[in-house]
Amino acid sequence: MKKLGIDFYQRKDVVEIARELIGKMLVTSFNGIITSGRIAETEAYNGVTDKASHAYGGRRTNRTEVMYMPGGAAYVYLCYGIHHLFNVVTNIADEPHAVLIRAVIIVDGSEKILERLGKKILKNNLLKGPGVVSKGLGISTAATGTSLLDTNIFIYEDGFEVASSNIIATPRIGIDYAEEDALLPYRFVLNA
DNA sequence: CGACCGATCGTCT
DNA sequence: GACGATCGGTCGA
Repeated sequence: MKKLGIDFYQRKDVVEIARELIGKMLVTSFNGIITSGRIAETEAYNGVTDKASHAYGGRRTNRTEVMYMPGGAAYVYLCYGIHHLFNVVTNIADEPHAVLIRAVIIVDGSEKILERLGKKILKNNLLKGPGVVSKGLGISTAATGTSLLDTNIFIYEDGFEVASSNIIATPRIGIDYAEEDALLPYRFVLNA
């Protein structure tokens, strides 16, 4: 087990990072309660030139400020007034790249995850959908800006190998407003 | 099944 | 004052 370090997050190619995050382990540890899952779906948001990104055109607001931090921070924001979406900030400071985690396969703490979701049985042992991933792992907007090099939220690799043929690239979800950028194959799905 | 719709509120204009 | 990087329930076939 090897926690991903600053050298992983601060690279320039956010699309490559999004692809490499498939198969890695995402862990949260709040109040001694550990939950984790293997990342099964990601989306890359490619900085100021990406019309789908909150930081498109260099937009800089209170909400998006975290995206301009050095790679290795968590960017969590509220969507539709209900859902807390968890992103990994990448690249160096002032290059606002991020990877949205859209699905994980539950590994540790399934009982706690079910409790957070208010459910008894979880289909496919999968947290599918970015809002549900955050809810199940206990991540909220309060965690935005948290360092992934710390112990509350982090990502590690455990030697689980994913053949590149088992990673499918597709356009991103829910970003029709992004015009031509809506078609970019920046979404990666683990072939189950 | 798939299509549709309502919930709900912080953020930006 | 409008609108989401969504979700889950309901309705009809």
